[in-house]
Amino acid sequence: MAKATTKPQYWLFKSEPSAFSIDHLAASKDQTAPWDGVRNYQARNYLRDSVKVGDLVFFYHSREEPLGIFGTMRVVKAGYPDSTAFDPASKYFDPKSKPESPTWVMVDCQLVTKFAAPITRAALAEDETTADMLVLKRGIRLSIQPVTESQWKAAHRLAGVKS
DNA sequence: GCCAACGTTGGC
DNA sequence: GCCAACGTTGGC
Repeated sequence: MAKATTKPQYWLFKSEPSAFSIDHLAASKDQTAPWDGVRNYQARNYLRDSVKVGDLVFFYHSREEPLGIFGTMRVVKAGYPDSTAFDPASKYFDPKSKPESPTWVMVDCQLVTKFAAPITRAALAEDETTADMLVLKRGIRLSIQPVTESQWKAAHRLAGVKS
């Protein structure tokens, strides 16, 4: 395994908390879990090509109030085949994806911090820097999004947490 | 729960 | 290769 030599990149991963929340991650063994079920090609390409071990990730809850960033994770395993695509019992089953030529990719993430209070969508929208985040843009459904360093730091200021 | 916006599928 | 129809996402 190559050691990460470049500085970490920043990301935001979206999840519906009823499916997988930050508390699910916190309750996982070693507070680590695969980020599976991504079924969008652009998001898949990020997971496959760009998300590296050591990268830092905001955990965003979508669909259910309160909407916002609930904490941070670190990538501990880079892209590898998403096994849920091979499992007919999984809701993420995709018969087009074969083990010998996987279509879908997942990474493993470990919880770093669960914020005392989430950084709400409303708070992100009010800050000059975080207002530009992709997650706030109308119609952007991408579940794996790049975040800039300045957005990462500004969001932490909103959370009252050191980045 | 609604529905606009989006991504994918499939007929042609 | 176009594009209408469809299913899904996700804020509201």
